Amino acid sequence: MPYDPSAFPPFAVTVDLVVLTVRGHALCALAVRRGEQPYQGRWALPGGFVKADEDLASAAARELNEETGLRAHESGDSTTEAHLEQLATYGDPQRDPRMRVVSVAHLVLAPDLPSPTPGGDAHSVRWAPVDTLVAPAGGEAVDEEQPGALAFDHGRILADGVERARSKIEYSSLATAFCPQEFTVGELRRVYEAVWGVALDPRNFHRKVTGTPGFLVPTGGSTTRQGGRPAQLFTAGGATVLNPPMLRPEV
Amino acid sequence: MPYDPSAFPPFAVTVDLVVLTVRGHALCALAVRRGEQPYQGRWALPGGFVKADEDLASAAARELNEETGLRAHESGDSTTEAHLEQLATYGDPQRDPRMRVVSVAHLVLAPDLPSPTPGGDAHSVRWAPVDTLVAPAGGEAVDEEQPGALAFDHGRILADGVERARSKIEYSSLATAFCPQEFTVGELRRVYEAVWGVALDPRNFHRKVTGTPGFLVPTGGSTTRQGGRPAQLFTAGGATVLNPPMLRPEV
DNA sequence: CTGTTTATCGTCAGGGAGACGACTATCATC
DNA sequence: GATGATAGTCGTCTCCCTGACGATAAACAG
Repeated sequence: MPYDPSAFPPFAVTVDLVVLTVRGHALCALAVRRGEQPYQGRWALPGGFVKADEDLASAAARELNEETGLRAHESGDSTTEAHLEQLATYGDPQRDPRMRVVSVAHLVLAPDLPSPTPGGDAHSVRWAPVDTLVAPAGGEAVDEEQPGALAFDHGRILADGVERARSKIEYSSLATAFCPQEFTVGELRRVYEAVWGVALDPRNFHRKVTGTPGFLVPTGGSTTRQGGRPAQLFTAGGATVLNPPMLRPEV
Repeated sequence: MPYDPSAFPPFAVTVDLVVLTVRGHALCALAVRRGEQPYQGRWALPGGFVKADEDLASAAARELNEETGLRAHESGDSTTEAHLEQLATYGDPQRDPRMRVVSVAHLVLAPDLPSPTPGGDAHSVRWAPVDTLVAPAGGEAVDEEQPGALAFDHGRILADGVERARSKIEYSSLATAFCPQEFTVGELRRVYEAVWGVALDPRNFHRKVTGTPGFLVPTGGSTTRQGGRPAQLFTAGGATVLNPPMLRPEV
């Protein structure tokens, strides 16, 4: 059967990015200010159209690089690297009032960037603590008229991305994606604390991560950048799955 | 800015279904035989185009119902119910030789159906053990010329769906989606054994599932349909997450 | 009645995690 | 230089979960 364009309805396909990092003691997400209708002036997730001959992951990596200068890797290089994975796809017929848009959301976990505002334009791009972006509670229905809320269904997408990150650092070594190339056990612990929003016992955490084979590889160096006694420096080991997992404290 | 159709490339959007069930002692997937080019005569996953005004989950549920008569529920009714969730989205520019198609794959977990061949046409729809459908090994590159292999990138999609199911029954009560409405502990154990491909200790399994609050609710009835001593009947409890999880044996 | 099958209850040892004490090494300040 | 603050690291103790496995119970087939 030859290609019949009338046989299927045309869709626009976009990628949206949930870019997370840990700044200070808070989990933060990248938000861009919309310059046009609809939702003009509102904050939204970065993203854009997938090009005609472009893979989904490539489109996500391209958009990420355009917004932040970060290079993403699913499995590969490591220059200013960030972890990228597909999150989920959102295709409600009403999610964009202009036309039928299906958006393939991706999740990016990045270390804290030196520049407070990546991309240069402080008025249109910022890191915001996720608590201030995600709808207060309730889940399903996001109040679209709430001024602080994200445009479109981006509040839900962000919430899904945050939940993915929270659960994934339980059973994988992905938390290291939030850390610089070399980091200390304490810095890694502060990542867990920021993402989960809990306090962890430093001693038990230390025992757990140093006792898990393949999780951390000591570099031999040490640092005092966090104050106090010098801490050993580590890089991420090859292990990707944590078995048994890191247990998230109840409530 | 007004709607400008020329501003974005048009895509076809489809849903593909990984429908899993446990038959006998094997994990099986639903496969349909392709009646047209490309890949004519080859087995493929069921699926189809998303309609112009249709949600992604609705499209998946519609296709499922058309192929099997099953009703899917993400959170709702329960007549011949099956679990449905979004799996991942596949958008390689070359994945369909005819045109640019982005496919949103969904995962369906269904109890064993009374009819060996749902839909009626034994020549075009069948349950097949997943071992016979998934590419032998190697992961990345599926040999597209292997006659038994699934069409398009469906081998990879199926592998991803199976892996999702295998990991998800660890930490959720989703294994009950493979069971009839009332089931015994032994039947539930055989689900785990089929999905994981391992043998589990009946005594420890019994202790684990009956000791997890909210996992199982006894109905009061019992059955001998598996032979041996009568077994207590249960229905799925409200609990969705298993904490601590069911541990999958190593190797 | 005996063997077979499946279900269910119990016991025991080992490992991991939470709670928490103790010690170490640096810096800031007096 | 002594003192306190901060942060890292090592140990210990107990509890709970799990795996291994013995024992009993209730059906059916011969």
